[in-house]
Amino acid sequence: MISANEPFERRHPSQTNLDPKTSFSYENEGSDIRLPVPAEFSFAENVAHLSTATNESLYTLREGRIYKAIAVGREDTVVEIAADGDTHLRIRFIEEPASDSPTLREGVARYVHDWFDLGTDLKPFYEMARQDPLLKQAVVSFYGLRNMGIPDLYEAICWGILGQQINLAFAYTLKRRFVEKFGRVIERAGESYWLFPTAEDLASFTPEDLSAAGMTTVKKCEYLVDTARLIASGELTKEQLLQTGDVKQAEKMLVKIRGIGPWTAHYVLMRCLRMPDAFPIDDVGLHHSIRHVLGLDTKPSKERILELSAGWTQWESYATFYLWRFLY
DNA sequence: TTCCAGGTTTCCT
DNA sequence: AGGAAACATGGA
Repeated sequence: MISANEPFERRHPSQTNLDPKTSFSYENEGSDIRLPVPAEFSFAENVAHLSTATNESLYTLREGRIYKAIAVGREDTVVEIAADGDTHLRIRFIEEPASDSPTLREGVARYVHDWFDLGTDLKPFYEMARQDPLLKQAVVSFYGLRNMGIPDLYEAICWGILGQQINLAFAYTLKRRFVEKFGRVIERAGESYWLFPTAEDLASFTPEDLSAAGMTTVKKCEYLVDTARLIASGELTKEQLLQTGDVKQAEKMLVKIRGIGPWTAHYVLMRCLRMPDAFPIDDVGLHHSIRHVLGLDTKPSKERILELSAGWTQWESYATFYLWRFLY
């Protein structure tokens, strides 16, 4: 009993260079997991962000709590995530009996830690943003919001590719089709919870298979299959991207892949690799946000955005994420 | 019907 | 390296 409640502490060895924010710990309480959150954290703000997704297939919100299927290795589970006071998240396993596998429990804790970006200290960002004309309102309105990410590399790239040059509502429709055709479903208490398909799952399909399943263009289907094969074969990994050392080198690596341009590369580096200076500057949503905040008649030029973002050094991804929140 | 949407590739100088 | 055209489709 004492050992089961002992706080757990370990570090990611491969991320020490790029990611100084690597402290990670959790504790078991009964069959639940308690995950500490930083001071600059609001569960309600993050749920509010999640609730802006229309037709989302990978999580469910009910009464202010989050329900989601999570895969750890070959083990699948479904969890409920709720606030536990102001200092912790509480993760409950939606299954009987609750998991007693230490590997699964740690994997789930790590996933949630990564998903909510709990390792980042937002104090310096808020300090900078308070003086910034574009951000000062956003950081008050959305205080405690984290860059809710996409921990799985294949999922992040797919979402980038699916979302290219189409409206978000349609992008969510495509994602749902993709998930429900190629992903796995877990049933719990009469509800269905979907897991995003793995790169391995997709590597054996052809672009025509995807096209027949209702994905838009054969071109995008080619990109989705090609990327699945690259990741499944180990030719593209998160570790490789992190080891490039900086966002420019990682962007170069990603842009070599057909279907990934500068926007998708930065989107993936921001949402999945958590590079703080990833910056999808060509993003139409970002342009709309800036126009809205400054009350402009037209979208700002790239030069203007570079001027406005000059003070965001090493916080470009958080600045973008906060500005996106104005769109909903 | 037209215009736009959380772009990328290809083909040009 | 930098620019224009083709791509391709649901929503407003």
